[in-house]
Amino acid sequence: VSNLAKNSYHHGRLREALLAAALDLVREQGATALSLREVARRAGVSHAAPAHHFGDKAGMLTALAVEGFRRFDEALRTGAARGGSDGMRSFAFTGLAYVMFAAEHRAYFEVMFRPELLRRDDPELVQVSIGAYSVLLDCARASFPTPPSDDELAVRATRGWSEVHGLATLWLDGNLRQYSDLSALEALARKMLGLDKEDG
Amino acid sequence: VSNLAKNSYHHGRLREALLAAALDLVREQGATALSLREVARRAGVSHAAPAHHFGDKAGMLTALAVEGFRRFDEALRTGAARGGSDGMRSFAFTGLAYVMFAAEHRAYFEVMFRPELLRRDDPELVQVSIGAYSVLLDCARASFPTPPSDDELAVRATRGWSEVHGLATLWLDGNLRQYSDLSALEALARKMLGLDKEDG
DNA sequence: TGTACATCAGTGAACGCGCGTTCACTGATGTAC
DNA sequence: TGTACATCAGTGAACGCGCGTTCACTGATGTAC
Repeated sequence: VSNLAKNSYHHGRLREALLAAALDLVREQGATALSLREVARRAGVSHAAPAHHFGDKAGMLTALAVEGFRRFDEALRTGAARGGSDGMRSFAFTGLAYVMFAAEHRAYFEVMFRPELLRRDDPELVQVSIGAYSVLLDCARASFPTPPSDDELAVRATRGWSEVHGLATLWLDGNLRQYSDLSALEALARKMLGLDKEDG
Repeated sequence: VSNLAKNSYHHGRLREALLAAALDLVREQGATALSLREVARRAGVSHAAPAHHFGDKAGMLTALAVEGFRRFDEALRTGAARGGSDGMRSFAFTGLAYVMFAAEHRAYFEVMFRPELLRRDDPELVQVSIGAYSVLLDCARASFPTPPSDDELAVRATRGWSEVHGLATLWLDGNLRQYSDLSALEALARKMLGLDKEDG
Protein backbone atom coordinates (compact mmCIF):
# COMPACT_ATOMS: atom_id res chain seq x y z
CA VAL A 1 0.00 0.00 0.00
CA SER A 2 2.44 2.56 1.28
CA ASN A 3 4.64 3.45 -1.66
CA LEU A 4 2.52 2.26 -4.54
CA ALA A 5 -0.45 4.26 -3.34
CA LYS A 6 1.49 7.47 -2.95
CA ASN A 7 0.88 8.89 -6.39
CA SER A 8 -2.56 7.53 -6.89
CA TYR A 9 -5.88 9.05 -6.09
CA HIS A 10 -5.99 7.44 -2.67
CA HIS A 11 -3.24 8.50 -0.35
CA GLY A 12 -3.19 5.34 1.73
CA ARG A 13 -1.74 6.93 4.83
CA LEU A 14 -3.48 10.25 4.80
CA ARG A 15 -4.59 10.17 8.39
CA GLU A 16 -1.03 9.80 9.65
CA ALA A 17 0.21 12.39 7.18
CA LEU A 18 -2.39 14.89 8.32
CA LEU A 19 -1.53 14.32 11.97
CA ALA A 20 2.16 14.82 11.26
CA ALA A 21 1.43 18.07 9.44
CA ALA A 22 -0.86 19.19 12.24
CA LEU A 23 1.84 18.49 14.80
CA ASP A 24 4.30 20.64 12.89
CA LEU A 25 1.80 23.42 12.63
CA VAL A 26 1.00 23.38 16.34
CA ARG A 27 4.70 23.46 17.11
CA GLU A 28 5.21 26.48 14.89
CA GLN A 29 2.08 28.48 15.54
CA GLY A 30 0.31 27.08 18.56
CA ALA A 31 -2.82 25.00 18.91
CA THR A 32 -5.32 27.81 18.46
CA ALA A 33 -3.74 28.80 15.15
CA LEU A 34 -4.31 25.38 13.66
CA SER A 35 -6.26 25.55 10.43
CA LEU A 36 -7.58 22.55 8.57
CA ARG A 37 -6.78 24.15 5.24
CA GLU A 38 -3.16 24.71 6.15
CA VAL A 39 -2.83 21.15 7.37
CA ALA A 40 -4.27 19.88 4.10
CA ARG A 41 -1.93 22.12 2.14
CA ARG A 42 1.08 20.75 3.96
CA ALA A 43 -0.05 17.20 3.43
CA GLY A 44 -0.41 17.96 -0.28
CA VAL A 45 -4.08 17.17 -0.36
CA SER A 46 -7.34 18.97 -1.05
CA HIS A 47 -8.55 21.32 1.64
CA ALA A 48 -11.70 19.35 2.27
CA ALA A 49 -9.89 16.09 2.95
CA PRO A 50 -9.24 16.57 6.69
CA ALA A 51 -12.95 16.68 7.38
CA HIS A 52 -13.23 13.10 6.16
CA HIS A 53 -10.91 11.89 8.87
CA PHE A 54 -11.47 14.21 11.79
CA GLY A 55 -14.72 16.07 11.27
CA ASP A 56 -13.39 19.37 12.52
CA LYS A 57 -10.54 21.07 14.29
CA ALA A 58 -11.44 19.68 17.70
CA GLY A 59 -11.46 16.18 16.25
CA MET A 60 -8.03 16.63 14.78
CA LEU A 61 -6.60 18.08 17.99
CA THR A 62 -8.17 15.26 19.97
CA ALA A 63 -6.46 12.68 17.79
CA LEU A 64 -3.20 14.53 18.37
CA ALA A 65 -3.77 14.63 22.12
CA VAL A 66 -4.50 10.92 22.25
CA GLU A 67 -1.26 10.13 20.48
CA GLY A 68 0.52 12.57 22.78
CA PHE A 69 -0.83 10.94 25.92
CA ARG A 70 0.29 7.53 24.71
CA ARG A 71 3.85 8.71 24.32
CA PHE A 72 3.69 10.71 27.53
CA ASP A 73 2.49 7.71 29.48
CA GLU A 74 5.43 5.71 28.22
CA ALA A 75 7.90 8.50 29.03
CA LEU A 76 6.57 8.81 32.58
CA ARG A 77 6.75 5.07 33.19
CA THR A 78 10.30 4.96 31.91
CA GLY A 79 11.12 7.86 34.24
CA ALA A 80 9.52 6.18 37.22
CA ALA A 81 11.50 3.02 36.57
CA ARG A 82 14.75 4.98 36.82
CA GLY A 83 14.08 5.56 40.48
CA GLY A 84 14.18 1.84 41.23
CA SER A 85 12.48 0.83 44.42
CA ASP A 86 13.04 4.16 46.14
CA GLY A 87 9.62 5.83 46.09
CA MET A 88 10.88 9.37 46.56
CA ARG A 89 13.48 9.07 43.82
CA SER A 90 10.99 7.44 41.55
CA PHE A 91 8.60 10.35 42.05
CA ALA A 92 11.39 12.81 41.29
CA PHE A 93 12.46 11.01 38.14
CA THR A 94 8.88 10.93 36.96
CA GLY A 95 8.83 14.69 37.38
CA LEU A 96 12.02 15.03 35.40
CA ALA A 97 10.54 12.90 32.64
CA TYR A 98 7.46 15.14 32.66
CA VAL A 99 9.50 18.28 32.15
CA MET A 100 11.68 16.81 29.45
CA PHE A 101 8.73 15.37 27.58
CA ALA A 102 7.08 18.79 27.55
CA ALA A 103 10.23 20.44 26.27
CA GLU A 104 10.97 17.84 23.63
CA HIS A 105 7.40 17.42 22.42
CA ARG A 106 5.96 20.86 22.95
CA ALA A 107 3.22 20.43 20.37
CA TYR A 108 1.83 17.29 21.97
CA PHE A 109 2.16 18.84 25.40
CA GLU A 110 0.29 21.97 24.48
CA VAL A 111 -2.62 20.11 22.98
CA MET A 112 -2.87 17.56 25.79
CA PHE A 113 -3.40 20.14 28.49
CA ARG A 114 -5.86 22.40 26.73
CA PRO A 115 -9.03 20.37 27.15
CA GLU A 116 -11.25 23.23 26.05
CA LEU A 117 -9.87 22.75 22.54
CA LEU A 118 -10.62 19.03 22.55
CA ARG A 119 -13.56 16.68 22.54
CA ARG A 120 -13.47 16.16 26.25
CA ASP A 121 -15.65 13.07 26.18
CA ASP A 122 -13.85 11.22 23.41
CA PRO A 123 -13.55 7.71 24.84
CA GLU A 124 -9.96 7.21 23.71
CA LEU A 125 -8.95 10.54 25.17
CA VAL A 126 -10.63 9.83 28.48
CA GLN A 127 -8.97 6.45 28.75
CA VAL A 128 -5.49 7.57 27.88
CA SER A 129 -5.51 10.70 30.03
CA ILE A 130 -6.73 8.73 33.03
CA GLY A 131 -3.88 6.34 32.38
CA ALA A 132 -1.28 9.06 32.48
CA TYR A 133 -2.79 10.57 35.60
CA SER A 134 -2.69 7.23 37.35
CA VAL A 135 1.06 7.02 36.79
CA LEU A 136 1.44 10.30 38.62
CA LEU A 137 -0.85 9.18 41.41
CA ASP A 138 0.89 5.84 41.85
CA CYS A 139 4.27 7.52 42.04
CA ALA A 140 3.03 10.03 44.57
CA ARG A 141 1.57 7.24 46.69
CA ALA A 142 4.80 5.27 46.59
CA SER A 143 6.72 8.32 47.75
CA PHE A 144 5.14 8.09 51.21
CA PRO A 145 6.89 5.90 53.78
CA THR A 146 3.51 4.74 55.05
CA PRO A 147 0.15 4.78 53.23
CA PRO A 148 -1.16 8.36 53.11
CA SER A 149 -4.73 9.56 53.53
CA ASP A 150 -6.61 10.49 50.37
CA ASP A 151 -6.12 14.14 51.17
CA GLU A 152 -2.39 13.84 51.81
CA LEU A 153 -2.02 11.95 48.58
CA ALA A 154 -4.03 14.47 46.57
CA VAL A 155 -2.04 17.38 47.94
CA ARG A 156 1.33 15.81 47.28
CA ALA A 157 0.36 14.62 43.82
CA THR A 158 -1.02 18.01 42.88
CA ARG A 159 1.97 19.82 44.28
CA GLY A 160 4.37 17.61 42.39
CA TRP A 161 2.31 17.99 39.25
CA SER A 162 2.12 21.76 39.65
CA GLU A 163 5.85 22.04 40.15
CA VAL A 164 6.82 20.23 36.98
CA HIS A 165 3.92 21.55 34.95
CA GLY A 166 4.76 25.07 36.00
CA LEU A 167 8.41 24.70 35.15
CA ALA A 168 7.56 23.24 31.75
CA THR A 169 4.99 25.92 31.01
CA LEU A 170 7.19 28.81 32.07
CA TRP A 171 10.02 27.47 29.96
CA LEU A 172 7.89 26.78 26.89
CA ASP A 173 6.24 30.20 27.02
CA GLY A 174 9.63 31.91 27.07
CA ASN A 175 9.58 33.12 30.65
CA LEU A 176 12.84 31.45 31.67
CA ARG A 177 15.14 32.82 29.05
CA GLN A 178 18.20 32.40 31.25
CA TYR A 179 17.81 28.66 30.76
CA SER A 180 18.09 28.76 27.04
CA ASP A 181 18.39 25.17 25.93
CA LEU A 182 17.31 21.68 26.86
CA SER A 183 20.39 20.86 28.89
CA ALA A 184 20.08 24.04 30.98
CA LEU A 185 16.46 23.17 31.62
CA GLU A 186 17.35 19.63 32.60
CA ALA A 187 20.02 20.82 35.03
CA LEU A 188 17.54 23.21 36.62
CA ALA A 189 14.85 20.55 36.85
CA ARG A 190 17.26 18.12 38.50
CA LYS A 191 18.20 20.68 41.14
CA MET A 192 14.59 21.54 41.78
CA LEU A 193 13.72 17.88 42.16
CA GLY A 194 16.73 17.02 44.32
CA LEU A 195 18.43 14.88 41.69
CA ASP A 196 22.14 15.41 41.37
CA LYS A 197 23.67 15.50 37.93
CA GLU A 198 25.62 12.29 38.34
CA ASP A 199 22.51 10.72 39.79
CA GLY A 200 20.40 8.16 37.91
CA VAL B 1 -14.41 65.77 29.70
CA SER B 2 -15.79 62.40 30.76
CA ASN B 3 -19.56 62.59 30.40
CA LEU B 4 -19.89 65.57 28.14
CA ALA B 5 -17.58 64.04 25.61
CA LYS B 6 -19.39 60.72 25.53
CA ASN B 7 -21.79 61.49 22.74
CA SER B 8 -19.54 63.71 20.75
CA TYR B 9 -17.18 62.85 18.00
CA HIS B 10 -14.28 62.44 20.38
CA HIS B 11 -14.70 59.72 22.91
CA GLY B 12 -12.47 61.20 25.57
CA ARG B 13 -11.60 57.94 27.27
CA LEU B 14 -11.32 55.66 24.30
CA ARG B 15 -8.00 54.16 25.29
CA GLU B 16 -9.36 52.94 28.61
CA ALA B 17 -12.58 51.78 26.98
CA LEU B 18 -10.67 49.78 24.40
CA LEU B 19 -8.51 48.16 27.05
CA ALA B 20 -11.56 47.19 29.07
CA ALA B 21 -13.18 45.63 26.02
CA ALA B 22 -9.96 43.83 25.16
CA LEU B 23 -9.74 42.43 28.67
CA ASP B 24 -13.26 41.04 28.40
CA LEU B 25 -12.48 39.50 25.06
CA VAL B 26 -9.30 37.83 26.30
CA ARG B 27 -11.19 36.44 29.26
CA GLU B 28 -13.87 35.00 27.00
CA GLN B 29 -11.84 33.78 24.05
CA GLY B 30 -8.18 33.81 24.98
CA ALA B 31 -5.37 36.10 23.98
CA THR B 32 -4.71 34.63 20.56
CA ALA B 33 -8.35 35.11 19.57
CA LEU B 34 -8.20 38.85 20.21
CA SER B 35 -9.26 40.85 17.17
CA LEU B 36 -8.98 44.59 16.88
CA ARG B 37 -12.26 44.78 15.02
CA GLU B 38 -14.14 42.97 17.75
CA VAL B 39 -12.60 45.19 20.41
CA ALA B 40 -13.67 48.27 18.45
CA ARG B 41 -17.15 46.84 18.04
CA ARG B 42 -17.51 46.31 21.77
CA ALA B 43 -16.26 49.78 22.52
CA GLY B 44 -18.84 51.12 20.07
CA VAL B 45 -16.31 52.74 17.84
CA SER B 46 -15.11 52.41 14.27
CA HIS B 47 -12.97 49.41 13.49
CA ALA B 48 -9.95 51.49 12.56
CA ALA B 49 -9.87 53.37 15.85
CA PRO B 50 -7.75 50.90 17.87
CA ALA B 51 -4.84 51.35 15.49
CA HIS B 52 -4.64 55.00 16.55
CA HIS B 53 -3.95 54.03 20.13
CA PHE B 54 -2.06 50.77 19.95
CA GLY B 55 -0.76 50.31 16.45
CA ASP B 56 -1.55 46.61 16.28
CA LYS B 57 -2.59 43.60 18.29
CA ALA B 58 0.78 43.22 20.01
CA GLY B 59 0.62 46.85 21.10
CA MET B 60 -2.80 46.38 22.60
CA LEU B 61 -1.82 43.19 24.41
CA THR B 62 1.32 44.88 25.69
CA ALA B 63 -0.72 47.69 27.18
CA LEU B 64 -2.91 45.07 28.83
CA ALA B 65 0.11 43.21 30.17
CA VAL B 66 1.60 46.39 31.63
CA GLU B 67 -1.59 47.14 33.50
CA GLY B 68 -1.74 43.51 34.62
CA PHE B 69 1.79 43.56 36.00
CA ARG B 70 1.02 46.71 37.97
CA ARG B 71 -1.91 45.08 39.71
CA PHE B 72 0.01 41.83 40.09
CA ASP B 73 2.93 43.57 41.73
CA GLU B 74 0.61 45.14 44.23
CA ALA B 75 -1.14 41.84 44.95
CA LEU B 76 2.17 40.08 45.55
CA ARG B 77 3.40 42.80 47.89
CA THR B 78 0.19 42.64 49.85
CA GLY B 79 0.58 38.88 50.06
CA ALA B 80 4.18 39.12 51.21
CA ALA B 81 3.18 41.55 53.95
CA ARG B 82 0.72 39.02 55.35
CA GLY B 83 3.63 36.81 56.34
CA GLY B 84 5.03 39.46 58.67
CA SER B 85 8.68 39.05 59.51
CA ASP B 86 8.68 35.29 59.02
CA GLY B 87 10.49 34.80 55.73
CA MET B 88 9.11 31.34 55.02
CA ARG B 89 5.55 32.36 55.74
CA SER B 90 5.97 35.48 53.69
CA PHE B 91 7.17 33.40 50.74
CA ALA B 92 4.19 31.10 51.10
CA PHE B 93 1.68 33.95 51.26
CA THR B 94 3.22 35.50 48.20
CA GLY B 95 2.63 32.21 46.45
CA LEU B 96 -0.96 32.16 47.59
CA ALA B 97 -1.42 35.68 46.30
CA TYR B 98 0.08 34.60 42.97
CA VAL B 99 -2.41 31.78 42.54
CA MET B 100 -5.40 33.85 43.56
CA PHE B 101 -4.43 36.72 41.31
CA ALA B 102 -4.22 34.34 38.38
CA ALA B 103 -7.60 32.86 39.13
CA GLU B 104 -9.32 36.18 39.73
CA HIS B 105 -7.72 38.03 36.82
CA ARG B 106 -7.25 35.28 34.29
CA ALA B 107 -7.17 37.62 31.32
CA TYR B 108 -4.34 39.73 32.71
CA PHE B 109 -2.51 36.62 33.80
CA GLU B 110 -2.71 34.97 30.42
CA VAL B 111 -1.40 37.99 28.60
CA MET B 112 1.40 38.70 31.08
CA PHE B 113 3.03 35.33 30.67
CA ARG B 114 2.84 34.97 26.91
CA PRO B 115 5.72 37.21 25.92
CA GLU B 116 5.71 35.96 22.34
CA LEU B 117 2.42 37.82 21.88
CA LEU B 118 3.86 41.05 23.26
CA ARG B 119 6.34 43.71 22.37
CA ARG B 120 9.06 42.21 24.48
CA ASP B 121 11.21 45.31 24.48
CA ASP B 122 8.52 47.82 25.37
CA PRO B 123 10.20 49.90 28.08
CA GLU B 124 7.16 50.02 30.35
CA LEU B 125 6.68 46.28 30.05
CA VAL B 126 10.33 45.57 30.82
CA GLN B 127 10.28 47.80 33.86
CA VAL B 128 7.10 46.47 35.35
CA SER B 129 7.85 42.80 34.75
CA ILE B 130 11.27 43.18 36.33
CA GLY B 131 9.55 44.78 39.28
CA ALA B 132 7.20 41.85 39.78
CA TYR B 133 10.04 39.39 39.43
CA SER B 134 12.05 41.19 42.06
CA VAL B 135 9.24 40.75 44.58
CA LEU B 136 9.48 37.02 44.04
CA LEU B 137 13.24 37.06 44.33
CA ASP B 138 13.25 39.15 47.50
CA CYS B 139 10.73 36.84 49.11
CA ALA B 140 12.72 33.78 48.15
CA ARG B 141 15.88 35.33 49.57
CA ALA B 142 14.18 36.21 52.82
CA SER B 143 12.96 32.64 53.18
CA PHE B 144 16.53 31.43 53.85
CA PRO B 145 17.74 31.47 57.45
CA THR B 146 21.18 32.58 56.25
CA PRO B 147 22.09 34.31 52.97
CA PRO B 148 21.96 31.77 50.14
CA SER B 149 24.31 31.44 47.20
CA ASP B 150 23.09 32.75 43.86
CA ASP B 151 22.43 29.25 42.71
CA GLU B 152 20.51 28.25 45.82
CA LEU B 153 18.43 31.38 45.51
CA ALA B 154 17.71 30.84 41.82
CA VAL B 155 16.64 27.25 42.41
CA ARG B 156 14.34 28.06 45.30
CA ALA B 157 12.82 31.05 43.55
CA THR B 158 12.21 29.09 40.37
CA ARG B 159 10.80 26.13 42.25
CA GLY B 160 8.41 28.34 44.17
CA TRP B 161 7.45 30.15 41.02
CA SER B 162 6.91 26.90 39.13
CA GLU B 163 4.75 25.50 41.87
CA VAL B 164 2.30 28.37 41.97
CA HIS B 165 2.44 29.05 38.25
CA GLY B 166 1.76 25.40 37.55
CA LEU B 167 -1.15 25.25 39.93
CA ALA B 168 -2.64 28.40 38.44
CA THR B 169 -2.15 27.21 34.88
CA LEU B 170 -3.54 23.76 35.47
CA TRP B 171 -6.58 25.23 37.14
CA LEU B 172 -7.18 27.90 34.52
CA ASP B 173 -6.85 25.44 31.65
CA GLY B 174 -9.46 23.18 33.19
CA ASN B 175 -7.20 20.36 34.27
CA LEU B 176 -8.21 20.38 37.92
CA ARG B 177 -11.93 20.04 37.58
CA GLN B 178 -12.27 18.50 41.04
CA TYR B 179 -11.44 21.93 42.45
CA SER B 180 -14.30 23.68 40.80
CA ASP B 181 -14.39 27.14 42.34
CA LEU B 182 -12.17 29.79 43.82
CA SER B 183 -12.54 28.66 47.41
CA ALA B 184 -11.65 25.05 46.56
CA LEU B 185 -8.60 26.33 44.75
CA GLU B 186 -7.60 28.52 47.67
CA ALA B 187 -7.93 25.63 50.11
CA LEU B 188 -5.76 23.46 47.90
CA ALA B 189 -3.16 26.18 47.46
CA ARG B 190 -2.97 26.72 51.21
CA LYS B 191 -2.35 23.05 51.83
CA MET B 192 0.29 22.91 49.13
CA LEU B 193 2.02 25.93 50.59
CA GLY B 194 1.80 24.79 54.18
CA LEU B 195 -0.66 27.48 55.24
CA ASP B 196 -3.48 26.27 57.44
CA LYS B 197 -6.94 27.56 56.82
CA GLU B 198 -7.15 29.52 60.06
CA ASP B 199 -3.69 30.85 59.34
CA GLY B 200 -3.03 34.38 58.21
C1' DT C 1 -11.42 -15.57 -14.06
C1' DG C 2 -14.59 -11.95 -15.06
C1' DT C 3 -18.23 -8.67 -14.30
C1' DA C 4 -21.35 -5.67 -11.61
C1' DC C 5 -21.96 -2.90 -7.96
C1' DA C 6 -21.44 -0.74 -3.38
C1' DT C 7 -18.41 1.71 -0.65
C1' DC C 8 -15.29 4.89 0.51
C1' DA C 9 -11.38 8.40 0.03
C1' DG C 10 -10.42 12.45 -1.83
C1' DT C 11 -11.66 16.58 -5.25
C1' DG C 12 -12.57 21.25 -6.45
C1' DA C 13 -15.73 24.96 -7.09
C1' DA C 14 -18.60 27.89 -4.55
C1' DC C 15 -20.52 30.36 -0.52
C1' DG C 16 -20.36 33.74 3.05
C1' DC C 17 -17.58 35.57 6.90
C1' DG C 18 -14.32 38.18 9.74
C1' DC C 19 -10.00 39.76 9.63
C1' DG C 20 -5.94 43.54 9.24
C1' DT C 21 -4.55 47.38 6.71
C1' DT C 22 -4.81 51.50 3.96
C1' DC C 23 -6.37 56.08 3.02
C1' DA C 24 -8.71 60.19 2.08
C1' DC C 25 -11.90 62.26 5.04
C1' DT C 26 -14.28 64.92 8.90
C1' DG C 27 -15.14 66.90 13.15
C1' DA C 28 -13.47 68.72 17.64
C1' DT C 29 -9.83 70.80 20.31
C1' DG C 30 -6.12 73.70 21.41
C1' DT C 31 -2.93 77.38 20.42
C1' DA C 32 -1.05 81.72 18.27
C1' DC C 33 -1.86 86.15 17.47
C1' DT D 1 -12.78 88.68 22.55
C1' DG D 2 -12.29 86.91 17.98
C1' DT D 3 -10.19 84.63 14.12
C1' DA D 4 -7.05 81.49 11.69
C1' DC D 5 -4.78 77.43 11.64
C1' DA D 6 -2.45 73.19 13.15
C1' DT D 7 -3.18 69.05 15.42
C1' DC D 8 -5.26 65.11 16.59
C1' DA D 9 -9.06 61.53 17.31
C1' DG D 10 -12.04 58.95 15.04
C1' DT D 11 -14.65 57.60 10.39
C1' DG D 12 -16.08 54.60 6.74
C1' DA D 13 -15.33 52.64 2.29
C1' DA D 14 -12.36 49.62 -0.01
C1' DC D 15 -8.83 46.01 -0.71
C1' DG D 16 -7.26 41.33 -0.61
C1' DC D 17 -6.79 37.18 2.28
C1' DG D 18 -7.56 32.77 4.64
C1' DC D 19 -10.89 30.45 6.84
C1' DG D 20 -14.78 26.58 7.61
C1' DT D 21 -18.42 24.39 5.38
C1' DT D 22 -21.21 22.46 1.75
C1' DC D 23 -21.99 19.54 -2.15
C1' DA D 24 -22.13 17.20 -6.38
C1' DC D 25 -18.39 14.80 -8.28
C1' DT D 26 -14.71 11.21 -9.48
C1' DG D 27 -11.59 7.66 -9.06
C1' DA D 28 -9.92 3.45 -6.64
C1' DT D 29 -10.91 -0.53 -3.85
C1' DG D 30 -13.28 -4.44 -2.21
C1' DT D 31 -16.96 -7.79 -2.37
C1' DA D 32 -20.74 -10.72 -4.38
C1' DC D 33 -21.79 -13.78 -7.67
